[in-house]
Amino acid sequence: MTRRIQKDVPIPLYYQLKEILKERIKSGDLETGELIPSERELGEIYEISRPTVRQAINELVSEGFLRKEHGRGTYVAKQKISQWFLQNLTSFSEEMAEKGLDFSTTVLKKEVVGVDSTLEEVFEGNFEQFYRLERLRCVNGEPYVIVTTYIPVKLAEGLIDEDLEQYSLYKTLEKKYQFQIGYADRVIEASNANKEDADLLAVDSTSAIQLIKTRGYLENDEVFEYSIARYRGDLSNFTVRVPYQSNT
Amino acid sequence: MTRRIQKDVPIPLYYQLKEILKERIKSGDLETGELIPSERELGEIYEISRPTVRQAINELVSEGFLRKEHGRGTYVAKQKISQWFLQNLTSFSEEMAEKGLDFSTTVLKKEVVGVDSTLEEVFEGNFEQFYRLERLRCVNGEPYVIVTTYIPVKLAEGLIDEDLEQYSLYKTLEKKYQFQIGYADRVIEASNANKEDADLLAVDSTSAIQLIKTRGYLENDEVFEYSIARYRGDLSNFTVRVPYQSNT
DNA sequence: GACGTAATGTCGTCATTACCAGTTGCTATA
DNA sequence: TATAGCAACTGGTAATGACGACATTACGTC
Repeated sequence: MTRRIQKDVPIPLYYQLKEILKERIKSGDLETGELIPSERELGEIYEISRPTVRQAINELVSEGFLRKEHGRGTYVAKQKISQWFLQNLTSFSEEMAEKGLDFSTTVLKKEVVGVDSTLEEVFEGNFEQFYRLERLRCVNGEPYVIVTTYIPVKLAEGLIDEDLEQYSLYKTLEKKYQFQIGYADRVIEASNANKEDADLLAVDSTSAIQLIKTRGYLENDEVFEYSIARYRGDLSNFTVRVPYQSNT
Repeated sequence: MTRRIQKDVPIPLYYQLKEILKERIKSGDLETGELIPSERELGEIYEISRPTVRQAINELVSEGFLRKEHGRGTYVAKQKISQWFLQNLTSFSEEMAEKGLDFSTTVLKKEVVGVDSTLEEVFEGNFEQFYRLERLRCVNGEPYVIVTTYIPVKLAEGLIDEDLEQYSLYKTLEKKYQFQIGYADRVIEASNANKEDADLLAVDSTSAIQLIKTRGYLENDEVFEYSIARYRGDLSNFTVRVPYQSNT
């Protein structure tokens, strides 16, 4: 019954254990709040050493699957509430596909623009010309979000000719342009819609809009993207889990 | 010059190294983007073993201070942009104090209420009565956010008599009521103000409001708090850093 | 000069061993 | 009976040793 850990494949042992434990949690074999076997026991069961077990467990703890209590043991943590892209930087398409929702993307505008003061600041004056994409995304047929994206022409020459209605922007940058995407900083604001956005989103012109400004960074900390997304306030909500940091 | 690691104090070696490295980063001794000494070198310098160095470094990486590149070395990561409470669950007072801003809290209402369907769902039907606190918080004299907080009476008998204008709610729960606060789940929404809130926040009645609903959990995963905060959309913004997770 | 290769340095993985530090429950003692 | 204290768990910290995988550089060959 217990899946074995294979030592003759090039997959790290701690990683195999992680996957096994995640599987056991998802399948309900290990229930929420339940005490899991001790580190030493897991080592015996799967025939690996304790440090290896600890690496697997520590990562699962930091990912929110487990919770440790010194002297008592390790428990299966309460399942995270469905996490929006505030926790994981995945593309819109993946997010929606995972939720099993119908979605579509319409490219409203594709153009090349010069710098302005915002772009100057965001890209630290490194680039002169930018692709500016404006896209409307719908979920289940309803307008959901408008995204304006700026990407330096120098970094992705020809991007403007790609089919961005069928293929995800991030996936395209990763696969076709060999971008090594690292992380993103997001600023979240609430504001009122302007007239054009209100029309496109099919809401009243006084409606609240969830603004999310994203700076996308490569693995080497270089900014490669700046985008401004306007979500319908009445359709969107974002969740985030925050650890408590008591300062002594 | 280099601070030594003390082996005769009950502070873990890896933790001492973490503090030293953080200090060196903050002081500018180690600059952004700079390659830091290799794990083996650090081990020699501070006379500790490589696994200990690795523990310190790995935690700093997960906290965003460092960035590792396999085969190349470890770099000082670009400094995080000022992080709002979306990353660290600190209290409002601490957040503001750290920014050096003047702030004040006014308790608008203190009462005991029974369950309703929302509280039933949030607290899983575990409690009958709740303290309901309504507080207005101002920054630099300007209204900034209104917070409605629900806490089960059973968990903090007498809380209603505490001075919550001078002392932080979280700090009070921690120190006086021995709460072991674990983490929080936050849901972020944009909406329009209602009349009372608009008046209190001194904004137009059509203005956008940043809604943040928080469920506070103890270390053992029990919900101890539910709050709804309404921030002025024009004054508040929240930032969050998101790692990229490419799925193969 | 261009290219492949080897050397060397980096982080990544893993095992083994040892001891420390909280928690819990049993037991011997008062 | 009540309780202090002693195991016997748990996870936490630390050292040592070994090898693998990846990146860079220098060098030798073509």
